[in-house]
Amino acid sequence: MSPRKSVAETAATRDRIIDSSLALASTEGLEGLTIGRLATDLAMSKAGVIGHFGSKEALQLAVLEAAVERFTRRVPARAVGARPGTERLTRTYDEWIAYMAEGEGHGGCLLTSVASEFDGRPGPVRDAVLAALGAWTAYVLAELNTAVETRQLPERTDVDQLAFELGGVILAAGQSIKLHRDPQAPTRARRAIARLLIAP
Amino acid sequence: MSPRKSVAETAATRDRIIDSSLALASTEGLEGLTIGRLATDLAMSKAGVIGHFGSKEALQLAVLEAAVERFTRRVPARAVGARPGTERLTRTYDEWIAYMAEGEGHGGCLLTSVASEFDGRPGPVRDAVLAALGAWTAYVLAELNTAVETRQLPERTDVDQLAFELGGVILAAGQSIKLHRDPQAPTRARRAIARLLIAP
DNA sequence: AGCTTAACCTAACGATCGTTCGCTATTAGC
DNA sequence: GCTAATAGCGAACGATCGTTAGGTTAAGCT
Repeated sequence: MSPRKSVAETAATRDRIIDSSLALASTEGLEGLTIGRLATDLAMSKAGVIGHFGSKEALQLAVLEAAVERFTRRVPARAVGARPGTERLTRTYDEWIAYMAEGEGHGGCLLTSVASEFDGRPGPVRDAVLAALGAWTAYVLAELNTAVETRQLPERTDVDQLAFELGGVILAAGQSIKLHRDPQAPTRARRAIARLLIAP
Repeated sequence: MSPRKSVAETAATRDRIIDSSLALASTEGLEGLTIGRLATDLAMSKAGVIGHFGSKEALQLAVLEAAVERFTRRVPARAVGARPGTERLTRTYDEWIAYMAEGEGHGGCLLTSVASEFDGRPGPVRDAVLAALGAWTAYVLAELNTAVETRQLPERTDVDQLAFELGGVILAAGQSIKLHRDPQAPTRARRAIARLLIAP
Protein backbone atom coordinates (compact mmCIF):
# COMPACT_ATOMS: atom_id res chain seq x y z
CA MET A 1 0.00 0.00 0.00
CA SER A 2 2.29 2.82 1.15
CA PRO A 3 6.04 3.17 0.82
CA ARG A 4 7.64 1.90 3.98
CA LYS A 5 10.52 2.03 6.36
CA SER A 6 12.82 4.81 5.32
CA VAL A 7 15.21 6.18 7.91
CA ALA A 8 12.90 9.14 8.34
CA GLU A 9 10.03 6.79 9.06
CA THR A 10 12.09 4.97 11.60
CA ALA A 11 12.58 8.12 13.57
CA ALA A 12 8.90 8.91 13.18
CA THR A 13 7.93 5.55 14.63
CA ARG A 14 10.27 6.08 17.51
CA ASP A 15 8.65 9.42 18.13
CA ARG A 16 5.21 7.86 18.04
CA ILE A 17 6.33 5.33 20.63
CA ILE A 18 7.70 8.10 22.81
CA ASP A 19 4.50 10.07 22.43
CA SER A 20 2.31 7.19 23.52
CA SER A 21 4.74 6.38 26.30
CA LEU A 22 4.53 9.90 27.67
CA ALA A 23 0.75 9.77 27.68
CA LEU A 24 0.70 6.34 29.30
CA ALA A 25 3.38 7.12 31.85
CA SER A 26 1.59 10.26 32.94
CA THR A 27 -1.24 8.17 34.32
CA GLU A 28 0.34 4.78 34.99
CA GLY A 29 3.82 5.84 36.00
CA LEU A 30 7.08 4.90 34.37
CA GLU A 31 7.01 1.44 35.92
CA GLY A 32 3.35 0.91 35.05
CA LEU A 33 4.29 1.65 31.47
CA THR A 34 3.90 -1.63 29.61
CA ILE A 35 5.24 -2.77 26.28
CA GLY A 36 2.16 -4.82 25.56
CA ARG A 37 -0.15 -1.92 26.13
CA LEU A 38 2.06 0.35 24.06
CA ALA A 39 1.93 -2.16 21.25
CA THR A 40 -1.86 -2.32 21.43
CA ASP A 41 -2.22 1.46 21.46
CA LEU A 42 0.13 1.84 18.50
CA ALA A 43 -1.23 -1.16 16.59
CA MET A 44 2.22 -2.68 16.56
CA SER A 45 3.79 -5.86 17.83
CA LYS A 46 5.61 -5.89 21.12
CA ALA A 47 8.83 -6.77 19.34
CA GLY A 48 8.42 -3.83 17.00
CA VAL A 49 8.07 -1.51 19.96
CA ILE A 50 10.92 -2.75 22.07
CA GLY A 51 13.21 -3.15 19.06
CA HIS A 52 13.70 0.59 19.02
CA PHE A 53 15.10 0.67 22.52
CA GLY A 54 16.37 -2.77 23.43
CA SER A 55 14.87 -3.06 26.88
CA LYS A 56 12.15 -1.60 29.00
CA GLU A 57 14.65 0.26 31.13
CA ALA A 58 16.16 1.85 28.03
CA LEU A 59 12.66 2.85 26.99
CA GLN A 60 12.05 4.38 30.40
CA LEU A 61 15.23 6.38 30.13
CA ALA A 62 14.31 7.54 26.64
CA VAL A 63 10.86 8.59 27.79
CA LEU A 64 12.30 10.47 30.72
CA GLU A 65 14.81 12.19 28.47
CA ALA A 66 12.03 13.17 26.08
CA ALA A 67 9.96 14.58 28.93
CA VAL A 68 12.89 16.65 30.14
CA GLU A 69 13.60 17.88 26.63
CA ARG A 70 10.01 18.94 26.07
CA PHE A 71 9.95 20.66 29.41
CA THR A 72 13.18 22.49 28.70
CA ARG A 73 12.01 23.52 25.26
CA ARG A 74 8.79 24.80 26.66
CA VAL A 75 9.40 26.31 30.08
CA PRO A 76 12.80 27.94 30.53
CA ALA A 77 13.11 28.57 26.78
CA ARG A 78 10.19 30.95 26.94
CA ALA A 79 11.80 32.90 29.73
CA VAL A 80 15.14 33.64 28.10
CA GLY A 81 13.76 36.95 26.86
CA ALA A 82 13.10 38.17 30.38
CA ARG A 83 15.67 40.10 32.34
CA PRO A 84 18.01 37.81 34.32
CA GLY A 85 17.16 37.40 37.96
CA THR A 86 13.75 37.64 39.53
CA GLU A 87 11.95 38.58 36.34
CA ARG A 88 13.28 35.61 34.42
CA LEU A 89 12.53 33.30 37.32
CA THR A 90 9.02 34.60 37.69
CA ARG A 91 8.46 34.05 33.99
CA THR A 92 9.95 30.60 34.23
CA TYR A 93 7.71 29.49 37.05
CA ASP A 94 4.77 31.13 35.37
CA GLU A 95 5.39 29.04 32.28
CA TRP A 96 5.85 25.95 34.35
CA ILE A 97 2.55 26.44 36.11
CA ALA A 98 0.81 27.06 32.79
CA TYR A 99 2.47 23.95 31.37
CA MET A 100 1.18 21.81 34.21
CA ALA A 101 -2.30 23.28 33.99
CA GLU A 102 -2.79 23.11 30.26
CA GLY A 103 -2.99 19.41 29.61
CA GLU A 104 -3.42 16.18 31.44
CA GLY A 105 -2.44 13.84 28.66
CA HIS A 106 1.00 15.17 27.88
CA GLY A 107 2.26 14.46 31.32
CA GLY A 108 2.23 17.86 32.94
CA CYS A 109 5.56 17.44 34.53
CA LEU A 110 6.48 13.81 34.26
CA LEU A 111 9.77 14.53 35.95
CA THR A 112 8.23 15.30 39.33
CA SER A 113 6.00 12.22 39.14
CA VAL A 114 8.94 10.00 38.31
CA ALA A 115 10.97 11.65 41.04
CA SER A 116 8.42 10.46 43.56
CA GLU A 117 8.03 7.06 41.91
CA PHE A 118 11.74 6.26 41.96
CA ASP A 119 12.86 8.10 45.07
CA GLY A 120 13.49 4.86 46.91
CA ARG A 121 14.51 2.66 43.99
CA PRO A 122 18.20 2.83 43.05
CA GLY A 123 19.16 2.42 39.43
CA PRO A 124 19.70 4.27 36.17
CA VAL A 125 16.25 5.83 36.16
CA ARG A 126 16.73 7.32 39.58
CA ASP A 127 20.17 8.55 38.53
CA ALA A 128 18.68 10.22 35.47
CA VAL A 129 16.05 11.91 37.63
CA LEU A 130 18.70 13.19 39.98
CA ALA A 131 20.77 14.50 37.08
CA ALA A 132 17.82 16.34 35.55
CA LEU A 133 16.78 17.83 38.87
CA GLY A 134 20.36 18.82 39.53
CA ALA A 135 20.55 20.71 36.26
CA TRP A 136 17.29 22.44 37.06
CA THR A 137 18.46 23.43 40.53
CA ALA A 138 21.67 24.80 39.06
CA TYR A 139 19.65 26.96 36.69
CA VAL A 140 17.47 28.30 39.50
CA LEU A 141 20.41 28.96 41.77
CA ALA A 142 22.25 30.83 39.04
CA GLU A 143 19.29 33.12 38.48
CA LEU A 144 18.85 33.62 42.20
CA ASN A 145 22.49 34.56 42.57
CA THR A 146 22.14 37.01 39.72
CA ALA A 147 19.14 38.49 41.47
CA VAL A 148 21.13 38.95 44.64
CA GLU A 149 24.08 40.47 42.79
CA THR A 150 21.87 42.95 41.01
CA ARG A 151 20.08 43.79 44.27
CA GLN A 152 16.76 42.45 43.10
CA LEU A 153 16.88 40.35 46.22
CA PRO A 154 18.29 41.33 49.61
CA GLU A 155 21.98 40.66 50.01
CA ARG A 156 21.50 38.27 52.88
CA THR A 157 19.12 36.04 50.93
CA ASP A 158 19.66 32.32 51.54
CA VAL A 159 19.42 31.18 47.93
CA ASP A 160 19.41 27.49 48.78
CA GLN A 161 16.54 27.98 51.17
CA LEU A 162 14.70 30.01 48.56
CA ALA A 163 15.22 27.34 45.90
CA PHE A 164 13.86 24.77 48.36
CA GLU A 165 10.72 26.77 48.95
CA LEU A 166 10.21 27.48 45.26
CA GLY A 167 10.38 23.77 44.61
CA GLY A 168 7.75 23.21 47.25
CA VAL A 169 5.37 25.58 45.54
CA ILE A 170 5.75 23.70 42.28
CA LEU A 171 5.09 20.37 43.98
CA ALA A 172 2.01 21.79 45.68
CA ALA A 173 0.80 23.14 42.35
CA GLY A 174 1.25 19.75 40.73
CA GLN A 175 -0.70 17.98 43.44
CA SER A 176 -3.42 20.61 43.42
CA ILE A 177 -3.81 20.41 39.65
CA LYS A 178 -3.46 16.70 39.02
CA LEU A 179 -5.01 15.24 42.15
CA HIS A 180 -7.48 17.83 43.39
CA ARG A 181 -8.20 19.38 40.01
CA ASP A 182 -8.49 22.70 41.79
CA PRO A 183 -8.99 25.45 39.19
CA GLN A 184 -7.54 27.99 41.60
CA ALA A 185 -4.27 26.10 41.84
CA PRO A 186 -2.39 28.14 39.21
CA THR A 187 -3.43 31.39 40.87
CA ARG A 188 -2.36 30.17 44.27
CA ALA A 189 0.94 28.93 42.94
CA ARG A 190 1.71 32.22 41.19
CA ARG A 191 0.85 34.12 44.32
CA ALA A 192 3.18 31.94 46.35
CA ILE A 193 5.98 32.39 43.82
CA ALA A 194 5.49 36.15 43.86
CA ARG A 195 5.60 36.21 47.65
CA LEU A 196 8.93 34.41 47.53
CA LEU A 197 10.56 36.30 44.69
CA ILE A 198 9.14 39.78 44.83
CA ALA A 199 7.56 40.72 48.07
CA PRO A 200 8.52 40.30 51.23
CA MET B 1 5.01 -27.36 67.51
CA SER B 2 3.26 -24.25 68.80
CA PRO B 3 -0.42 -23.64 69.47
CA ARG B 4 -1.95 -22.20 66.37
CA LYS B 5 -4.61 -20.02 64.87
CA SER B 6 -6.47 -18.41 67.69
CA VAL B 7 -8.47 -15.30 66.92
CA ALA B 8 -5.69 -13.23 68.44
CA GLU B 9 -3.19 -14.82 66.10
CA THR B 10 -5.37 -14.02 63.15
CA ALA B 11 -5.20 -10.34 63.92
CA ALA B 12 -1.47 -10.65 64.48
CA THR B 13 -1.00 -12.19 61.05
CA ARG B 14 -3.03 -9.43 59.48
CA ASP B 15 -0.81 -6.92 61.23
CA ARG B 16 2.31 -8.67 59.96
CA ILE B 17 0.94 -8.49 56.44
CA ILE B 18 0.18 -4.80 56.85
CA ASP B 19 3.66 -4.20 58.26
CA SER B 20 5.37 -5.86 55.34
CA SER B 21 3.04 -4.13 52.94
CA LEU B 22 3.92 -0.72 54.34
CA ALA B 23 7.62 -1.44 53.99
CA LEU B 24 7.21 -2.78 50.46
CA ALA B 25 4.87 -0.02 49.32
CA SER B 26 7.21 2.66 50.58
CA THR B 27 9.74 1.67 47.93
CA GLU B 28 7.66 -0.04 45.25
CA GLY B 29 4.48 1.99 45.49
CA LEU B 30 1.03 0.73 46.24
CA GLU B 31 0.61 -0.69 42.74
CA GLY B 32 4.06 -2.26 42.75
CA LEU B 33 3.03 -4.03 45.93
CA THR B 34 2.75 -7.69 45.02
CA ILE B 35 0.99 -10.56 46.73
CA GLY B 36 3.63 -13.02 45.64
CA ARG B 37 6.44 -10.97 47.06
CA LEU B 38 4.52 -10.40 50.26
CA ALA B 39 4.02 -14.14 50.57
CA THR B 40 7.72 -14.76 50.08
CA ASP B 41 8.74 -12.12 52.62
CA LEU B 42 6.30 -13.47 55.18
CA ALA B 43 6.99 -17.15 54.42
CA MET B 44 3.34 -17.64 53.63
CA SER B 45 1.35 -18.77 50.64
CA LYS B 46 -0.24 -16.22 48.35
CA ALA B 47 -3.67 -17.54 49.26
CA GLY B 48 -2.91 -17.13 52.94
CA VAL B 49 -1.97 -13.51 52.37
CA ILE B 50 -4.85 -12.47 50.18
CA GLY B 51 -7.35 -14.44 52.25
CA HIS B 52 -7.23 -11.76 54.90
CA PHE B 53 -8.35 -9.06 52.50
CA GLY B 54 -10.13 -10.65 49.56
CA SER B 55 -8.49 -8.76 46.75
CA LYS B 56 -5.43 -6.73 46.02
CA GLU B 57 -7.43 -3.52 45.93
CA ALA B 58 -8.86 -4.27 49.36
CA LEU B 59 -5.31 -4.85 50.56
CA GLN B 60 -4.22 -1.53 49.09
CA LEU B 61 -7.05 0.24 50.88
CA ALA B 62 -6.18 -1.49 54.15
CA VAL B 63 -2.53 -0.52 53.79
CA LEU B 64 -3.45 3.06 53.05
CA GLU B 65 -5.78 3.15 56.04
CA ALA B 66 -3.03 1.75 58.25
CA ALA B 67 -0.58 4.36 57.00
CA VAL B 68 -3.04 7.14 57.73
CA GLU B 69 -3.76 5.73 61.16
CA ARG B 70 -0.09 5.52 62.06
CA PHE B 71 0.47 9.00 60.80
CA THR B 72 -2.47 10.36 62.79
CA ARG B 73 -1.37 8.54 65.92
CA ARG B 74 2.10 9.89 65.55
CA VAL B 75 1.98 13.40 64.17
CA PRO B 76 -1.08 15.42 65.18
CA ALA B 77 -1.53 13.36 68.34
CA ARG B 78 1.76 14.69 69.67
CA ALA B 79 0.66 18.25 69.07
CA VAL B 80 -2.60 18.20 70.99
CA GLY B 81 -0.78 19.49 74.05
CA ALA B 82 0.30 22.66 72.30
CA ARG B 83 -1.80 25.78 72.35
CA PRO B 84 -4.34 25.88 69.51
CA GLY B 85 -3.34 27.95 66.52
CA THR B 86 0.17 28.63 65.30
CA GLU B 87 1.88 26.83 68.15
CA ARG B 88 -0.03 23.63 67.64
CA LEU B 89 0.50 23.83 63.89
CA THR B 90 4.20 24.44 64.27
CA ARG B 91 4.43 21.44 66.56
CA THR B 92 2.40 19.37 64.12
CA TYR B 93 4.62 20.15 61.16
CA ASP B 94 7.68 19.68 63.30
CA GLU B 95 6.51 16.19 64.17
CA TRP B 96 5.68 15.48 60.56
CA ILE B 97 9.13 16.49 59.41
CA ALA B 98 10.72 14.38 62.13
CA TYR B 99 8.49 11.47 61.15
CA MET B 100 9.60 11.69 57.55
CA ALA B 101 13.25 12.01 58.48
CA GLU B 102 13.48 9.25 61.04
CA GLY B 103 13.02 6.17 58.94
CA GLU B 104 13.03 5.04 55.37
CA GLY B 105 11.50 1.63 55.84
CA HIS B 106 8.28 2.58 57.56
CA GLY B 107 7.14 4.66 54.69
CA GLY B 108 7.83 8.16 55.84
CA CYS B 109 4.59 9.52 54.60
CA LEU B 110 3.08 6.89 52.36
CA LEU B 111 0.07 9.10 51.84
CA THR B 112 1.94 11.70 49.81
CA SER B 113 3.60 9.02 47.71
CA VAL B 114 0.30 7.36 46.98
CA ALA B 115 -1.25 10.73 46.25
CA SER B 116 1.23 11.18 43.44
CA GLU B 117 0.94 7.57 42.29
CA PHE B 118 -2.85 7.65 41.96
CA ASP B 119 -3.42 11.27 41.04
CA GLY B 120 -4.47 10.34 37.52
CA ARG B 121 -6.03 6.96 38.20
CA PRO B 122 -9.69 7.03 39.24
CA GLY B 123 -10.94 4.42 41.65
CA PRO B 124 -11.40 3.60 45.32
CA VAL B 125 -7.73 4.13 46.18
CA ARG B 126 -7.74 7.63 44.75
CA ASP B 127 -10.98 8.33 46.57
CA ALA B 128 -9.45 7.18 49.84
CA VAL B 129 -6.44 9.42 49.25
CA LEU B 130 -8.69 12.38 48.60
CA ALA B 131 -10.70 11.65 51.74
CA ALA B 132 -7.60 11.43 53.91
CA LEU B 133 -6.10 14.59 52.46
CA GLY B 134 -9.44 16.33 52.89
CA ALA B 135 -9.52 15.48 56.56
CA TRP B 136 -5.99 16.70 56.94
CA THR B 137 -6.75 19.99 55.20
CA ALA B 138 -9.78 20.47 57.40
CA TYR B 139 -7.59 20.07 60.47
CA VAL B 140 -5.05 22.58 59.20
CA LEU B 141 -7.68 25.09 58.19
CA ALA B 142 -9.37 24.83 61.59
CA GLU B 143 -6.11 25.61 63.36
CA LEU B 144 -5.35 28.44 60.97
CA ASN B 145 -8.76 29.96 61.57
CA THR B 146 -8.19 29.68 65.29
CA ALA B 147 -4.88 31.45 64.84
CA VAL B 148 -6.57 34.28 62.97
CA GLU B 149 -9.33 34.58 65.54
CA THR B 150 -6.86 34.75 68.40
CA ARG B 151 -4.76 37.31 66.46
CA GLN B 152 -1.78 34.99 66.21
CA LEU B 153 -2.04 35.63 62.49
CA PRO B 154 -3.04 38.89 60.77
CA GLU B 155 -6.75 39.30 60.29
CA ARG B 156 -6.50 39.50 56.52
CA THR B 157 -4.64 36.17 56.25
CA ASP B 158 -5.73 34.02 53.33
CA VAL B 159 -5.92 30.73 55.16
CA ASP B 160 -6.47 28.66 52.00
CA GLN B 161 -3.39 30.18 50.43
CA LEU B 162 -1.43 29.53 53.60
CA ALA B 163 -2.55 25.91 53.73
CA PHE B 164 -1.47 25.53 50.10
CA GLU B 165 1.99 26.84 50.84
CA LEU B 166 2.37 24.74 53.98
CA GLY B 167 1.55 21.69 51.90
CA GLY B 168 4.23 22.68 49.44
CA VAL B 169 6.85 22.79 52.16
CA ILE B 170 5.94 19.29 53.26
CA LEU B 171 6.16 17.99 49.71
CA ALA B 172 9.53 19.65 49.25
CA ALA B 173 10.73 18.13 52.49
CA GLY B 174 9.62 14.69 51.39
CA GLN B 175 11.44 14.96 48.08
CA SER B 176 14.53 16.37 49.72
CA ILE B 177 14.64 13.60 52.30
CA LYS B 178 13.65 10.58 50.25
CA LEU B 179 15.14 11.44 46.87
CA HIS B 180 18.07 13.73 47.57
CA ARG B 181 18.80 12.39 51.05
CA ASP B 182 19.76 15.93 51.99
CA PRO B 183 20.54 16.03 55.73
CA GLN B 184 19.68 19.72 55.80
CA ALA B 185 16.16 19.08 54.57
CA PRO B 186 14.49 19.04 58.00
CA THR B 187 16.15 22.31 58.94
CA ARG B 188 15.10 23.92 55.69
CA ALA B 189 11.56 22.68 56.04
CA ARG B 190 11.25 23.94 59.60
CA ARG B 191 12.60 27.30 58.57
CA ALA B 192 10.08 27.52 55.77
CA ILE B 193 7.23 26.58 58.10
CA ALA B 194 8.34 29.19 60.59
CA ARG B 195 8.47 31.83 57.89
CA LEU B 196 4.89 31.03 56.98
CA LEU B 197 3.41 30.69 60.45
CA ILE B 198 5.39 33.00 62.66
CA ALA B 199 7.26 35.64 60.82
CA PRO B 200 5.73 38.34 58.94
C1' DA C 1 -16.66 -36.43 71.59
C1' DG C 2 -18.54 -34.49 67.71
C1' DC C 3 -19.25 -30.39 64.83
C1' DT C 4 -18.42 -25.86 63.01
C1' DT C 5 -15.52 -22.27 61.87
C1' DA C 6 -11.63 -20.30 60.22
C1' DA C 7 -6.57 -19.98 59.04
C1' DC C 8 -3.53 -21.51 55.99
C1' DC C 9 -1.85 -24.59 52.60
C1' DT C 10 -1.00 -26.69 47.73
C1' DA C 11 -2.15 -26.45 43.14
C1' DA C 12 -3.77 -24.64 39.41
C1' DC C 13 -6.25 -21.07 36.30
C1' DG C 14 -5.80 -17.59 32.54
C1' DA C 15 -3.60 -13.31 31.71
C1' DT C 16 0.12 -10.57 31.13
C1' DC C 17 4.88 -9.37 31.91
C1' DG C 18 9.69 -8.50 29.32
C1' DT C 19 12.48 -10.67 26.07
C1' DT C 20 14.19 -13.52 22.17
C1' DC C 21 14.14 -15.91 17.81
C1' DG C 22 13.36 -16.39 13.15
C1' DC C 23 11.03 -14.47 9.13
C1' DT C 24 9.33 -11.07 5.58
C1' DA C 25 9.58 -7.00 3.19
C1' DT C 26 11.41 -2.79 2.10
C1' DT C 27 15.09 0.47 1.51
C1' DA C 28 19.97 2.27 0.50
C1' DG C 29 24.32 1.67 -1.59
C1' DC C 30 26.89 -0.36 -5.02
C1' DG D 1 19.85 -5.43 -10.54
C1' DC D 2 22.09 -7.28 -6.70
C1' DT D 3 23.29 -7.17 -1.96
C1' DA D 4 23.43 -5.71 2.93
C1' DA D 5 20.95 -3.60 6.42
C1' DT D 6 16.95 -2.92 9.06
C1' DA D 7 11.84 -2.09 10.48
C1' DG D 8 8.50 -4.69 11.95
C1' DC D 9 5.76 -9.05 12.57
C1' DG D 10 4.33 -13.61 14.53
C1' DA D 11 5.17 -16.79 17.80
C1' DA D 12 6.97 -18.51 21.51
C1' DC D 13 9.86 -18.54 26.08
C1' DG D 14 9.79 -18.62 31.22
C1' DA D 15 8.30 -15.85 34.92
C1' DT D 16 5.04 -13.69 37.55
C1' DC D 17 0.61 -11.47 38.10
C1' DG D 18 -4.16 -11.79 40.89
C1' DT D 19 -7.48 -15.05 41.89
C1' DT D 20 -9.95 -19.42 42.88
C1' DA D 21 -10.90 -24.24 44.40
C1' DG D 22 -10.23 -27.83 47.47
C1' DG D 23 -7.92 -29.94 51.28
C1' DT D 24 -5.75 -30.01 56.04
C1' DT D 25 -5.30 -28.69 60.63
C1' DA D 26 -6.37 -26.60 64.80
C1' DA D 27 -9.65 -23.84 68.05
C1' DG D 28 -14.02 -23.15 70.12
C1' DC D 29 -18.51 -24.50 71.30
C1' DT D 30 -22.01 -27.64 72.71
